Amino acid sequence: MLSTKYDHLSVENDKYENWKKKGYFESGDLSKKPFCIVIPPPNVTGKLHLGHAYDTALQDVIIRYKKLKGFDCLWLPGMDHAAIATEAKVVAKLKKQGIDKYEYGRENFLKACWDWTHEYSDNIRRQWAKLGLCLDYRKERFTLDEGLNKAVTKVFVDYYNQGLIYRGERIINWDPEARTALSNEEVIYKDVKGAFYHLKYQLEDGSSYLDVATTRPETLFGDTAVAVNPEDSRYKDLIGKKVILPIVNKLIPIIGDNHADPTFGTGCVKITPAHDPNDFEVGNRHNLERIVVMNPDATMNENAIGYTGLTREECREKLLEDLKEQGLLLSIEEMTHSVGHSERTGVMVEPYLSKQWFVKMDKLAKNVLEKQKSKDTKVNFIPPRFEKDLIHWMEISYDWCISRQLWWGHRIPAWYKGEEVYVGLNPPEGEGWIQDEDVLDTWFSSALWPFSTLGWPNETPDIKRYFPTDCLVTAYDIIFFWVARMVFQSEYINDVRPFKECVIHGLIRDKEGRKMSKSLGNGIDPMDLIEEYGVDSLRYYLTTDVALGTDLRFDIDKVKSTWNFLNKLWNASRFVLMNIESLEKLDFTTLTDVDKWALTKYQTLVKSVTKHMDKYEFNLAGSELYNFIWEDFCSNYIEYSKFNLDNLSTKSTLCYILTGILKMLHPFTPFVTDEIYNMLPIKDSENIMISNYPEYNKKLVFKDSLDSVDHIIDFIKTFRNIKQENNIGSDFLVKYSSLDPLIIKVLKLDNHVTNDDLTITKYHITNNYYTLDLYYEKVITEEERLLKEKQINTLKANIERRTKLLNNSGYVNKAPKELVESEKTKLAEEKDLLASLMQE
RNA sequence: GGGUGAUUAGCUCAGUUGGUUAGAGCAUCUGCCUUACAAGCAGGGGGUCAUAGGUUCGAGUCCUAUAUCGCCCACCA
Repeated sequence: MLSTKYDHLSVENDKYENWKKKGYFESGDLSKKPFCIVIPPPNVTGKLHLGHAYDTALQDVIIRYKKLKGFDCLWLPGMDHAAIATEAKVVAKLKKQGIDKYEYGRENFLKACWDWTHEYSDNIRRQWAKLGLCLDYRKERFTLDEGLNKAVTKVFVDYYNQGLIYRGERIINWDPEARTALSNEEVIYKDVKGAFYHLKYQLEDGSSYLDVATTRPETLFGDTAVAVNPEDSRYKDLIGKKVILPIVNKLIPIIGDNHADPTFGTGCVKITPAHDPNDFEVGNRHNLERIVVMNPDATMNENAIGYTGLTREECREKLLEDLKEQGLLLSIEEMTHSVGHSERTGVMVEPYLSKQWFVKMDKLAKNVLEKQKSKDTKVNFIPPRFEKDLIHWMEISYDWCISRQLWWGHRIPAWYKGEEVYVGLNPPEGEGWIQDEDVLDTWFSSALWPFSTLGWPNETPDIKRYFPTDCLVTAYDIIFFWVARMVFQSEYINDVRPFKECVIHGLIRDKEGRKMSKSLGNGIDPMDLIEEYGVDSLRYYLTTDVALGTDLRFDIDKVKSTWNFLNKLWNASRFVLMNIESLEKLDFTTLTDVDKWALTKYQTLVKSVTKHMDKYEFNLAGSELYNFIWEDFCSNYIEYSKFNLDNLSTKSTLCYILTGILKMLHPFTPFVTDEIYNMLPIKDSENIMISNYPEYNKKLVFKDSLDSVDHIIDFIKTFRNIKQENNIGSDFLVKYSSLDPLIIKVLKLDNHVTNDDLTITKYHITNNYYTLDLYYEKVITEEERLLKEKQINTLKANIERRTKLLNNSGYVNKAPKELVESEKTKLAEEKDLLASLMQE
């Protein structure tokens, strides 16, 4: 016999291993329609957090639902080498051991990265198992495995040959900590306190000076001009003259360029082409020299004469002192401005001139915009509003800097000999070629994920069968990073979208709405929650709490209440199982009205839940299941079935509905539903995972019974309400002429029946279908009198409102007939009730 | 500056194409150990759906403004 409490630990024990062993996770049944999701590969940098649990739980719900719906599902697992993120972790780890990355050497370092990867990927797989994910492990991939490396290299070489990848000297975002270039997406802008330093740039002839304001005085060593707006009357005449660059004491020209905004600051801008993207453009227009003044670690280089070797911060400090001393620092204006920081290392990025590889985005982006115009070629976002993010990114797309000065990653397949460049799948013939030291942005390989994992560039059976994939699930914050790139890569390379649908969910925040982060210390380990409340509770809560696309404020109380729900399911199942032990087959020949009522409600539920599941409306599916199970099934049907437990059809109904409920809940709560399903006397398969999703069955819909039992329930509720409101205990008498036997049984009226006409306090209880007189000895208190008055007033107001509504010809003519009819019925009921209340 | 989302009960959120008197969980109040479940049962209280207009027989839902909060993008010499 089942224990009286739901014990998630024992329920979840061993099930995952069993599913896996039985091969339930495996794809490849060619008799079914294929359905494929590739997992967003987690970084091998650490353990999975609540966001991963959310993201993967959603996918598992989809996959399990599709499996039950008869699809051949491939959910492809894998992980991301996460170039910069992992490298940073390994560097830090080695540093702790007193090892310097550069001294350690490339080969040793890569070995350390692989060791790290193996350790962390094992850990991630254990967590996937805890979460109960139906991953087809036979297909697992890693973004840095041999096959994916081949795919990456091929794309790079093809793009190079087609002119879509080029190498050039540009201003890029430089991370001085990791000493690598970054893409724009890897830069996070934060407001920081800073200052406008007004510097005195003396005119060559000493006649006057320009007040040049800058937030970055330390870059002045790289200044090669001062720009003013050509329309700016204040400075117009100075264009072409020269100023003396402070400290450096060299002459630089005053140029006219629209980049200088006359309304901003003093209207004079120092131009540092090697350390600012705008200045770089200005420099191009005016043919200015580009002087790099920093080393890769953001210390000042030999061009910063007198300051060489200082960090940029130290340099600024010393420089300002020196400027002040020479009277060249006019003023300091405090302000906050937004400064780019590295997403990974957190340090300020340095706009830095260097030679990098870029993907030319123009053509690729246009291709996507074109494909998004048609329903059959576009990626359909759910919710649809997120399509705008994709479109926007494509419209503003700038060339993508893909080279990284790291070791952990796909090495760029380019070789150099002097000025010669060779790009190819294999190293070039001949002596003296040196391969590019750099690796590719990690997103370059993950952009190929939906097809590289299926075997591309080979025409594998998996590619043919599962690509394009059906659905991709991820959070909105990575649309730019990843979704956009998968889309343009696939649509260019394969001429087809990588996935038909893109399901976007929100981020998990703490109860106060703050992002969960290490620095705030408000993170929650999903494994702890699983231990305490069970993974089913966690999954159900995460996947049904909010509508897709909105952020989820994590609330532990809701996990607890989900546990209560599962405990309820557990006990309802206990009750059903106890009573259907002997059941051999389902028999619906002797259904009672209540059975019919339950079956009808259930059919409606199946229809509705299926609709919601198909539209990814898990929150709606979840709440409908919750309400049906708790209210209709437990509170009503089970209670009423207790009077008919010897009826075979009642047993059958209990069994039938419980089975259906389990199946519909299974995608959300796989473990507990598996446990209960196993104990059913009648099953359609050896395991719930591989059974069939409930289908709407017209033959088990009984509209008449639905209404008649609703009236019974309604009456019971009214009776209880009156009884409780009037504080009536067990000491009361009733008189009635015809009541449904069920009402008598449920309300236990048998012992209270009287045949006399009593004169004590009386309630005439009716809902227009059933009527009874309730007698009880009681003095009406003031409180109760007020209550009755309130009741009468409410009724009167309702009658007035309804009468008005029904006198409104616009309403009567235009509103649906059913609605109008029901209004009329309600009105009649209310009038009766009012009359009886007034009579007392 | 451009875009976008939110604003509904004390808290966290639902609310499908406009259609009875706006729902749930938690919290709160009252009464119950009724043999599936006290982590439960039964019943109650609590909302002028941010504000102002408009469309409509009818608006939480559609339209137009406004306010507050959030996010994304761009700019920030």
